[in-house]
Amino acid sequence: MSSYLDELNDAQRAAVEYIDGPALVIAGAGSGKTRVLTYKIMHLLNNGYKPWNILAITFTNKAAREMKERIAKQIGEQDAAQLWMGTFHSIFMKILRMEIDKTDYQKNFTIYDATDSKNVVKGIIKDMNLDDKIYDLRTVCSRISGAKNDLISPEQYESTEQYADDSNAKRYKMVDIYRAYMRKCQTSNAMDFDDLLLQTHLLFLKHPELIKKYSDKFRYILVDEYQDTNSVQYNIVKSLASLHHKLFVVGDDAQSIYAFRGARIENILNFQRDYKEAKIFKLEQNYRSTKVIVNAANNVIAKNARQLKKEVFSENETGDRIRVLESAADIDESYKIAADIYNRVADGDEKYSDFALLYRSHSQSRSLEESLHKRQIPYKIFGGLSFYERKEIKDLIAYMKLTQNGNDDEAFKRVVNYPKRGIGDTTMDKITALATANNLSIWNTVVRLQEFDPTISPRTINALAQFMKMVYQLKLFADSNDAYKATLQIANTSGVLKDLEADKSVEGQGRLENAQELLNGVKQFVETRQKDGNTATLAEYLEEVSLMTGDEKNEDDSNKVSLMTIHASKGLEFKNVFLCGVEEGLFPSQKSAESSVQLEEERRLFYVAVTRAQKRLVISFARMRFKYGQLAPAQPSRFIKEIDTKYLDFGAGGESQFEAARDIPYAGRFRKTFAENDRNIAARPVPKFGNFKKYVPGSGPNRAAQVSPSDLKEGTEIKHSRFGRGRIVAFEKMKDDTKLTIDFINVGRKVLMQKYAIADMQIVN
DNA sequence: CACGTCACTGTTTTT
DNA sequence: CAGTGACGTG
Repeated sequence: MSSYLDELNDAQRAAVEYIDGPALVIAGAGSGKTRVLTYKIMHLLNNGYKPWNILAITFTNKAAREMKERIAKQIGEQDAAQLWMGTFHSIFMKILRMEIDKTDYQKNFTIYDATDSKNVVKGIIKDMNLDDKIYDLRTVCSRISGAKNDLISPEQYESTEQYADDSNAKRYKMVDIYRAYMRKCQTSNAMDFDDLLLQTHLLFLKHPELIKKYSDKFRYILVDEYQDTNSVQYNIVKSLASLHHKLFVVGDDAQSIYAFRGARIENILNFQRDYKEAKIFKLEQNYRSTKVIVNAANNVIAKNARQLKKEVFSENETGDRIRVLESAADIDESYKIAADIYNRVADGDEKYSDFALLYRSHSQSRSLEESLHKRQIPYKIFGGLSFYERKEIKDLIAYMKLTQNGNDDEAFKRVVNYPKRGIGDTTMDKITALATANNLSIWNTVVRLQEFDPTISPRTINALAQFMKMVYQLKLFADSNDAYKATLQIANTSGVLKDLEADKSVEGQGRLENAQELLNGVKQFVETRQKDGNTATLAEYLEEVSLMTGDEKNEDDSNKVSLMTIHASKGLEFKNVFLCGVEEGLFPSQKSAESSVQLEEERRLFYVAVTRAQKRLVISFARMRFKYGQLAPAQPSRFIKEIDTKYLDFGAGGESQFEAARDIPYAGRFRKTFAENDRNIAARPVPKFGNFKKYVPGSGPNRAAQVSPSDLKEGTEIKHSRFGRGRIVAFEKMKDDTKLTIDFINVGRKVLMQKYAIADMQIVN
């Protein structure tokens, strides 16, 4: 009996041991999913599978790396390195490079990130003389991306719902833009993120013998976070599993939060339909969180209509109630949170690394960051403007890309005049137009520039020639040196380093430091690869870095508070979690509150957030929030109300917080008060919220009993969660609903439909 | 061609 | 408030 199986509970063990056919593991939050995946792979290896016959797809590079490390500990690094483990994007890139001669690309293709894609589209809209108000960049980009992920070619696009919608918005040229975009990427020999998936799909479509080859090779396929797969991914996985039917997918429909990116929750909901002989395993015991947290999360997710049945439970301690924290304004929120962390750590109860601050959108990080900074609390922010998105880094990487792929137009345009070489916008606009007209890359257009346009001045031609000669020489250098030497050469020869050094301002020095950090990163890359006996070329470095998302740099896991979006927190856990800015319009976001499908996704996101906490959760909202440069009033999120109040601790103010918003003092005053607070901050320690109230089953203030329609009649006094107290003055029965006219004390007379309003009302006796 | 100023406008989430 | 784009001047 192998020892690792003893470390699993019955459901986990069953999932690990079943290796006869397709299987779906529905893994509730905190139910040991990663453990199952890791042990499953070990189990496969123990049962005769060879590492190179196993394909394991994870959602992030980080997840892949961590799993690989865990497995390496058991089976040794050499065998672990043979596993095909990585994200869809990285695995497919590997396959594409191996089979490159069967595609329309060349081996040295580069990757366009989101900014590059946006710029390409922007150029096309400009080229085609289209109105950029109608052809909103974000919309156009997301349409193209959506089409690619749904396997809709430009030819098929006209018959889609999106196209109908585009036509309504007078976007008649979407198909042409889409087609032009594809062509541009092609002439640039560049693939965007979606292409890595789409081109793999097209490759298999065109070369069925490759499906055979890879489906034979991958004897066992594992896919993590299956609920977040999109159509392309789904289809490719299906092809790859077509031969052996050994497909093991793990996921949790309740945690599907990437529909905006094309993820189709149906893929997991319909798994059994796709694979009739599939076995289903449910991991329902949560090992992460207290009972209160798990039960509260269940309360919320129960509101979603579409989901697979499962009952997540915890056998951990009951735990403290969830603290609902109200603040007057967002700055107060940050202040209180920082103060609470400060005090708890000062008391010696906790470490900084035990805390995470989660938020719906990146913009919320700033005020939190400031408050932490003022208290000198160490923190790290995940995501956001990642290291690789900084200008100075993108510039250097553009040079690196250009040496590998001179046809990379976006890289070319980015650095052709940085540092200044006297090649301005006018020149580049001309060249770009010529490139488009001749269906050539910019590089190849410049080569024949005199032929295309004899009016261009010799001085400009010379400047371009100098630039391209330099790039070519850098390419030759890179071809015969390792990535570090190449990057150093690039940074020096291009003049980027000199330009950065010239700027003596504080920000300028910061940029220089960043550039040096990049160089260090490359150096590290080279050393690690060479230590393992591998080559470390610039091309190899770029492959790795182009799919990296910034926060995956080896963060020192030292004692710091973590700040991140809820999306970024998926898969992680923290002893103490603050969920910040839980307000209507922010969470759920304005947009998603409009449709029930999107609202359900927001609710799942809330579920993910709540289930990150192991011991203690604070759900925080403010009455005023800084938005678009000014303070705007805010209301607590509906999601808070979806949690049974017996799991909630409202602090001294009690549940009254959910009554109509009180008078808010004029916004300007907040800022002043806060400036004072800042001055006194060290002198005036804020008490922590106090010990959280314990939840004792069967006790506590339960939410008032649901109001039933028969309780309502003319004259009934009610309390509405949003409008406060009021009296029903008219009661009019209609076909399938009742119209209530209510005089509210604070907000005056309102007419509400009973069907919708009743959930928000209580009877006042 | 480079650089500064000014008005506008908009926010989810990411491989 | 910030990031972007348009416009005018050396």
